[in-house]
Amino acid sequence: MTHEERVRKEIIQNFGEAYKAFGLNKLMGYVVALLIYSPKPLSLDEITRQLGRSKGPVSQIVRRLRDRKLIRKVWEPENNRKDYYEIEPEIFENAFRNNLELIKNNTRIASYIKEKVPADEKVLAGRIDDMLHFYKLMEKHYRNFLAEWIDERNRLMQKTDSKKRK
Amino acid sequence: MTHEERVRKEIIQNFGEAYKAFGLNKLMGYVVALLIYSPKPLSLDEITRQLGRSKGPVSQIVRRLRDRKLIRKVWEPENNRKDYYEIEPEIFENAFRNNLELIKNNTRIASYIKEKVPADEKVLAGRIDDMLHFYKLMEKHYRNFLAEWIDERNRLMQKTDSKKRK
DNA sequence: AACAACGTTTGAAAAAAATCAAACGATAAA
DNA sequence: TTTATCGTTTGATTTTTTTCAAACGTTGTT
Repeated sequence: MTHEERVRKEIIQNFGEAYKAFGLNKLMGYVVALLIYSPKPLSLDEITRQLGRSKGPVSQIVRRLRDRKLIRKVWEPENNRKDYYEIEPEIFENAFRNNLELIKNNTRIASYIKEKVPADEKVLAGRIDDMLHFYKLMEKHYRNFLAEWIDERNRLMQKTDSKKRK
Repeated sequence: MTHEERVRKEIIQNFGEAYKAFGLNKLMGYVVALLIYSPKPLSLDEITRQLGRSKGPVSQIVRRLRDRKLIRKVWEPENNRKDYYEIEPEIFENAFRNNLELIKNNTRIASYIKEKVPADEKVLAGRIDDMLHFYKLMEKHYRNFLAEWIDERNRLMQKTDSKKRK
């Protein structure tokens, strides 16, 4: 194995662990890493081959990744029997948005408790108020971040475009 | 079962699912919900009894929750044989800090790839730059959020304190 | 010193999740 | 129309995670 290949394998491994740490399937991380690495779209077969897995799980994982908008299907005119996949350009933003949904759920839980809990339960009521405050503020900052990111991304893209025009 | 009990059970369930959605053990969510609910600290026995689990797993989960600073041990003078636990006052902030560590890891991975990847791999290099930008900006906003939250918390606490002084 | 009440550790059992291989259905190619 | 090539679904199998019951060690109590 060349040095390059070893690094590549290690990175794929890292993505797997990172995805697992977020409570997702390792294989999801592998596929994502593979597609980030690949300059051109990959077919399902190539993914299964490169990861040494069988088609079943890869097919399912690919669907979940598409649902989460982390990868996308692309048309390859030369072979329209096969499905080709590439990384979604906004993969990180989209992953973040998925996470935001979890946070919203926390806010929902807090709201729900707040309305259900008798007001004389001072301790509990205080804790829930805390929780609600916290996650609402968190959502606010999440949105701030997204807005600023989109700004920055646009700036970066303009730079890239002007380079291309040269 | 009274209405109150049913709500309580449902909330505990919700916490379990929420924790699972974040890739953690359901039982962690149950214990956390239980302690949020309880105005006074609970012993290990009470936790196991209320959740209908045996001591082994509860003991382990409690340790993990302490490691993550989501709950803490407290001294109950009346019975110093048993360990008593209560919710960590800054549980949400601490949970968030734990999450921040995962984000930092993403940044680390991106930095690592960036330094390892040959500069002529334009596509890959571009994606990694993106990733690095993204997570660095994200860390910045995470810190913003924490700072603002601590501010707000202090303000809220002052209000509570002045009430108490009356 | 012996006992009792704890929390923790451990090996086995149960449950859940991931994985595979094969069958299947759909669609393009022959 | 038949055949070949896909991706998906499915049931069985393997692996991993969770859970339990019992053994263990520690520390306070008698």
